[in-house]
Amino acid sequence: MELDEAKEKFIQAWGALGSHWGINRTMAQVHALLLVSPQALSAEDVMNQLKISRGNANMNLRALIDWGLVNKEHKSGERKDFFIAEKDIWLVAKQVTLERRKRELRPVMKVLAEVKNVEGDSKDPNVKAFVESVENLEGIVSKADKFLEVVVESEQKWFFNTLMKLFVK
Amino acid sequence: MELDEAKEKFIQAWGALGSHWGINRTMAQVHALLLVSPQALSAEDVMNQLKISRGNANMNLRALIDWGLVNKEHKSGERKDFFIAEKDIWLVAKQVTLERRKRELRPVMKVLAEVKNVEGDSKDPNVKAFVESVENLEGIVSKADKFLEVVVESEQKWFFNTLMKLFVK
DNA sequence: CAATACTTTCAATCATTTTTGAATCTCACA
DNA sequence: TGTGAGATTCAAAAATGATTGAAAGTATTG
Repeated sequence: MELDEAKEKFIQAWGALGSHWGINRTMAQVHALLLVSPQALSAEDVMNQLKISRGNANMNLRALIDWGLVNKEHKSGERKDFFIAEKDIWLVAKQVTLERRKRELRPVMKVLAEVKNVEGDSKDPNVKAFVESVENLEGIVSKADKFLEVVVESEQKWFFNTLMKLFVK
Repeated sequence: MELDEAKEKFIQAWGALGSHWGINRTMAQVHALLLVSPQALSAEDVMNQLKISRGNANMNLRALIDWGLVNKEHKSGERKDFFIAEKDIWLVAKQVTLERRKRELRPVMKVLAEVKNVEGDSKDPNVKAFVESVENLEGIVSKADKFLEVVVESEQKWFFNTLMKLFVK
């Protein structure tokens, strides 16, 4: 397989995975492109290689910077901004985890806590089923949150190595 | 808070979470509704309570059954089908994990393996960066996959308890 | 400070995904 | 085997989300 073909395939695959995980496809593709580029790319490079508009490139590059997955680089003598992806994939995983926890898990936990204070007869099977379900969910969501907190705050390699030793033959 | 208001909020929140995770909003809402209902509901109940069309209700109920999160129930003397959600939230987590692994992780692993066989001078920094990135990703994706496999195949409670003891003070 | 090079914004457009609902099918029962 | 309650399908419509590109903004240079 040619390098370009391989890159193309890889970018497509990463884009598809991203879109299943709430990251928009183009953002994941831009990330993939930067990931496999040894040197920093300009916005123009990204536009050309992915055939997307200037505005789109800009938006997604900024989103990636926002997620902490990509950094701007200033090349002296150049006016353009250049962009380079964080190549340490553990760090990438960490950043993504951190962001999603903040953006998705937290709001749900808030609602669960709120909603548990429902009025009414606790003998009423409707109320009972409701409160029970909510409490169960609260349990698992907060455990997931704590778990992710640990993943994020520990040294990634140590953490995963430990985990893998424990669970993967 | 009134029960109905609480239910409504809960359903909305669960729907939003779902949509961030590649499960469509209505499917997540249907699931939420069944989750907090003590008895099985008919398709009609779901339609009415969520204000969705017959076709939509049908589609999403079937998708939920497909994911193993909801079961059909036959009430004797009734022609209608009734639907009830799996209430054990660990089982739900397990089923979701299983599905996503199958649907998303696997295809990516396949592409990664394929794409690694790129032709060309391994001294070429482009080829080098590419292969390195792909190998890194392969590493983490396959570890994630194995990790999830373990989660799925172990007794959930044991697994999480162990994990929690290890990592959560 | 004017010209230039580049970046950012955002309303309009385009693409994709969901939803609807009427038509069709199915199957238990008379 | 005919009827009808309910389930399913699917093409069209609606909603949502992504993309464009031209205009406005900002910084750098001579």
